[in-house]
Amino acid sequence: MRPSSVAKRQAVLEAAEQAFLAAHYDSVTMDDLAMSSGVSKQTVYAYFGTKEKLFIELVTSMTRLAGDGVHHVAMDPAESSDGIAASLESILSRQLATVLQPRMLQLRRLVIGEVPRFPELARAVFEHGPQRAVVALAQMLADLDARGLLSVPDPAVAASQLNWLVMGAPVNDVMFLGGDAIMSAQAQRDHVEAAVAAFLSSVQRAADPQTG
Amino acid sequence: MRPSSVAKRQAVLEAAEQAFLAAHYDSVTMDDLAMSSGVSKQTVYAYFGTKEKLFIELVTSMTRLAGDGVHHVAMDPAESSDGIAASLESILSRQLATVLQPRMLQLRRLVIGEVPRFPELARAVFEHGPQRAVVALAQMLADLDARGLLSVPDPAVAASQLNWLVMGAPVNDVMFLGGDAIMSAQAQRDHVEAAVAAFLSSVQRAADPQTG
DNA sequence: TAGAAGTTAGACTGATCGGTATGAAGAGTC
DNA sequence: GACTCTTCATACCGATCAGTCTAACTTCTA
Repeated sequence: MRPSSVAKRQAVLEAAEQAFLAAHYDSVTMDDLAMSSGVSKQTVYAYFGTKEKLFIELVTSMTRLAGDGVHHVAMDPAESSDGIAASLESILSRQLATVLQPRMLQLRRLVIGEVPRFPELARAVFEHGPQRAVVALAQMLADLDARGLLSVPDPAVAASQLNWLVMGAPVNDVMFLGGDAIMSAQAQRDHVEAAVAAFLSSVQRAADPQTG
Repeated sequence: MRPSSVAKRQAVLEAAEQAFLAAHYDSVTMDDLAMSSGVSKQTVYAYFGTKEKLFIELVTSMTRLAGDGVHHVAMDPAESSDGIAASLESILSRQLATVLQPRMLQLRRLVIGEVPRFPELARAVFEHGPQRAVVALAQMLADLDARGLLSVPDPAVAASQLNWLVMGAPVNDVMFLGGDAIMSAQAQRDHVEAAVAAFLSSVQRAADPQTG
């Protein structure tokens, strides 16, 4: 494939991203796409075949990129009990900031809205995105439990709880209210701090001696 | 308005509910609606004017009905500290069951997907639904705090946390995975129990003597 | 420089759909 | 039974849109 062709293909994907994220699948026309990407309609079809295929490729590629950002949330292995709160806050803040990127929020809204039309696509996005983040959290909590720093008998449940303590309100607000409802960076910090504090009180070793 | 007219109008709304909840705004045609409600297209237009108006009326009426169910979550005033967990579980279980009704989940998905097209409608749904439930929780928690049964310095924050501990995972799963992912009644009970337990550990009076 | 591959603009097809128009048939009221 | 309001089926209009076709133009390559 020629370099110029790669560039054109990419231009179409970028135009498609902007167009689809701004509204719905139906509201985007292939003519719009061709025009705004500076490419002929024929070329769009030459690369992507159909509108559906283009949409699926766009969403999966966006998901792949975003999922890579959430990887490796390993905790400092020398972490003391004192620093756990700070470390959790740091990790969760990063995850929250990732999820609250306008692109990611719009992608979420778009995919949710298209669940009836593209159910497998929505499942793929879910597994590569939200679910992956929770699984990573669970692994980290299991590790903290194994090292005796926290009491986390069921890491999967605890991870989901921590995740939703942090993500629930901010994400849901934007889903209904649109991009103007995105939290400021300072509000995100405060929010994560409160969430982590609440979470830690439920997994602290000393506070809950009801073993067995 | 004749009784038969009321019935026809209602039939259109019911057909519209089924059709819109099953997919998207765009995927529903006015001809479909007329046919499946056993009414002529002209009659549909006579009652609702345009497709947009019909959609808005449908969504707002569904929201009004659902919002009324979440009202009055007053707690037993004679509640002892012992029974708080059980009472919270009962209240949250009812809220979760309400939110996890297929109709409500489909409505949520539909409205979220149509945020770019009907932003004010989404805001109205949000304020009458999810937000109202959290406000009611906050009032209840403030009351428990005032009675010295819990330590809830910021009821709004705590209510949001409790709400998302309970609602986050179940609702989000269905948003991405569709109606097949709805929790069983037993799973809902277990889930609420774990969420309430985690929440209570963060608002228990005795456990946290850091006053001032 | 000739041919192949890539790309273009623009017309076109076929289908869908929101909304309107028509003109007649039911159903209630006096 | 005349009059009115409601409802009906059906055809129609205008616009939109995914996808195809054509015929020419450009850009690599040999």
